[in-house]
Amino acid sequence: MKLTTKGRYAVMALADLANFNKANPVPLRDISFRQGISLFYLEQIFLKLKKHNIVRSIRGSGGGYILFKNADELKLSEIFFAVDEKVKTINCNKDSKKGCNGKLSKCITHNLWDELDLHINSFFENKKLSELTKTQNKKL
Amino acid sequence: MKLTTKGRYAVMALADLANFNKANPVPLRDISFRQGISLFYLEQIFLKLKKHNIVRSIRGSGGGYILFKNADELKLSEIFFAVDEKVKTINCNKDSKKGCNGKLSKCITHNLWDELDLHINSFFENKKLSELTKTQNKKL
DNA sequence: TATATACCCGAGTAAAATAGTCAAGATTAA
DNA sequence: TTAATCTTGACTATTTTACTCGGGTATATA
Ligand code: FES
Ligand code: FES
Repeated sequence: MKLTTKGRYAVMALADLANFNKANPVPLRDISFRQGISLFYLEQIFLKLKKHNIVRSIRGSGGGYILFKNADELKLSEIFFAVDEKVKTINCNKDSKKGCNGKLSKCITHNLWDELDLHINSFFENKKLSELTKTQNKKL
Repeated sequence: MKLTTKGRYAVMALADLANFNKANPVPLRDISFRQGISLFYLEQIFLKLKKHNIVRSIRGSGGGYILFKNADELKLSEIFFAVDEKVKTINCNKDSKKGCNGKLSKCITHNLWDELDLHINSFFENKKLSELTKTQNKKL
């Protein structure tokens, strides 16, 4: 059970963005440099973030990205959803009546994983991007 | 962020075991059949469970496995530990002062993932195997 | 208008992790 | 003895991840 780099980097990059977003758009090159993430990889990630209205882009010289919402309104769950980082603890098709491994009914552990799923997702649901930048600012 | 089959199957198999463990050892063939898990794969999993004293084995005809502890004393975290299903949300070496991506200090998101780690692990720490068999028994 | 700085987008690929298989052996009950 | 069962280490196919790359398009500014 681990996080993919896509989810991790998305949050990392957005936290960076939130910190430098005061007025001007932030180019990916800066984020890449500051966070040590490949520029090409960031491009891929930000394309998704843009499609899901997490960020807004400004093209051309002097361009870059800015947050679409305020950092204190942006939930981690939204970010994860945008980059396809999803929690998947159950094995079966949740909507179907059938269980995993082709069984006719749900398996013994189905409810457990369902509960776990809920437990984990509630973390992402309750966490805002701004909670990251605040601890960052405290240090300054 | 998903569960591996090893962790999932281990819990599934042990829940099955707990249900049929009344007096006699349960052979893997039965578990394999009931839960629809490859026998070979189960063998691999139970070897680990045995090494970590989750189950006890009885060889030979009429043999099989029995739980080492009572199901209400066996935490999911112990099971997961035994089969190497570990939660890994941070990217860096937790003990080192260095951060991920070769940075000299911990990254912006480090504390967040650490918190997440704790959040998830507390679920496994508080959940007992018996909580699975109980819901199962209710159905009967 | 030329140029440099950005974002845009689809494809491709290498490495790692996962999931599962297999063969040969050792024990023990019946 | 024989069949059932655990024991062990090695092996392999598949899938997923984590990138990389090439060739665009838009725009500020000199
Ligand atoms: S996880 Fe849903 S049936 Fe097994
Ligand atoms: S996760 Fe620990 S430094 Fe980034």
